[in-house]
Amino acid sequence: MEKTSAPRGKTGRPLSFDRDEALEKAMLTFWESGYETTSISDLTTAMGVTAPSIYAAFGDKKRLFLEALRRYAGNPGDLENAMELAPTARDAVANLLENAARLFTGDATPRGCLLASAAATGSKAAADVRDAAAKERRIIRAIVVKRIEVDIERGLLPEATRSEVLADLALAVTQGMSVLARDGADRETLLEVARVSMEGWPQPKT
Amino acid sequence: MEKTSAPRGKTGRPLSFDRDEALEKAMLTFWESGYETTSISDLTTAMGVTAPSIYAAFGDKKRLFLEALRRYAGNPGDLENAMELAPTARDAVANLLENAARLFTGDATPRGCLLASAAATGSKAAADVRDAAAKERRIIRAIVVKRIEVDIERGLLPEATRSEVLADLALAVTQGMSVLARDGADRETLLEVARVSMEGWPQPKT
DNA sequence: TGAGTTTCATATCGAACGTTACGCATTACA
DNA sequence: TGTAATGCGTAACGTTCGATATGAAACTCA
Repeated sequence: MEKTSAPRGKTGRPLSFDRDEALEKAMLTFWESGYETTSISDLTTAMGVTAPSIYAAFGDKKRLFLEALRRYAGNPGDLENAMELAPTARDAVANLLENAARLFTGDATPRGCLLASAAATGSKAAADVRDAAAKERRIIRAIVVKRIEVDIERGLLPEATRSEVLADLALAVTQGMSVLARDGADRETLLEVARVSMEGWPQPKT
Repeated sequence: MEKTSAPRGKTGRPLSFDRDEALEKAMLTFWESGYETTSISDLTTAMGVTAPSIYAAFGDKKRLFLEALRRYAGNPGDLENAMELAPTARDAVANLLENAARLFTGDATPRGCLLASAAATGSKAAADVRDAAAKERRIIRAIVVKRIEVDIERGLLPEATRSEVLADLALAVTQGMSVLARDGADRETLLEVARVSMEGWPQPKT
């Protein structure tokens, strides 16, 4: 169709689509419609790629979703770094919730959270996919717990601070905001919910 | 098969299954596996009823789910009454969250919340089912908002109390607890999350 | 006991599902 | 320019989906 003069370093016919762009479209489709409830036909339409090409490039539907899931979740190290840079754990979690509120109400993306909705439930055949999503949530939780405990060690939070409870609260509010967003709540609403949800945090030692 | 001497007041062969029991089983199955991701085959197994009998008794899969949804959600008036009976809106919401925490971690039922998970996402063909679940959530939200405003009118909460924000927070925490429960969080964890989530409420005027 | 009514179990319907075989098109390299 | 390698589009695979046609079985009532 069109010629690319750049050498690709391998023989054979070149890919006619951008793998990364196609994965992005797949991610958005799963985000919108869920894992099991998105058909291969939906994906070929959204990605602009025929079924055999999807299978050649990504393996099968499950592996495509897992790759999209990793793309959505991002690198845990990045989240860890961002939270460490915040002056306090409280700021770090506030930022996390605020970013979630904005992400869930973005104009260019589906509403809500892929991690929360795409595999919220499903058949037994997709149990491993739900486990993968749960694992991502567990990773985020562990990072939050760790960040809170850093502040406890630094003396910025009381020794008695329940780091796991606060982390679970943050996770619950995040996943709950996803439902609100899907139900049509606007960005300001979510931001207020995020703010109010943190008032149970112990007052910082001033 | 077996004879029932009790007159049924109508002619024809009697139902060989208890419609209410079958609906209960269907509800539990949808609760566990979601609307679109539960097959008719799954339902026939769980309900102990063949497909034609399901269709005769409930219409089709969609109407069966909607009936199961109503069964799960219960009568809004009951919730309204229960919340009115609580001494304060804060107590009413605390009870709501506590009941949710217990419901989502019951031994005899699937984990999490049917309202949160069964139609969290899905295909375009099931949009009306998602709307029905959203409508139930909206009903609960309206009841909570109303209860909070009663306390404001009674002078038990400050005039400036953001009733909608507090209601959205309660909804978000509830739906978020559903995810935590599905991820394996135990009852105590959810109860603590529920408790901490309410510390942002304005102090009652003593 | 026979007519009328309703539900039963069996067997299947067409459509959509995830997936792939196959042959042609397009590239790199000798 | 010929050969090997890779991706493409078409067309179809077997399975499962939601939903039903069909005739026997089980009931009420006259």
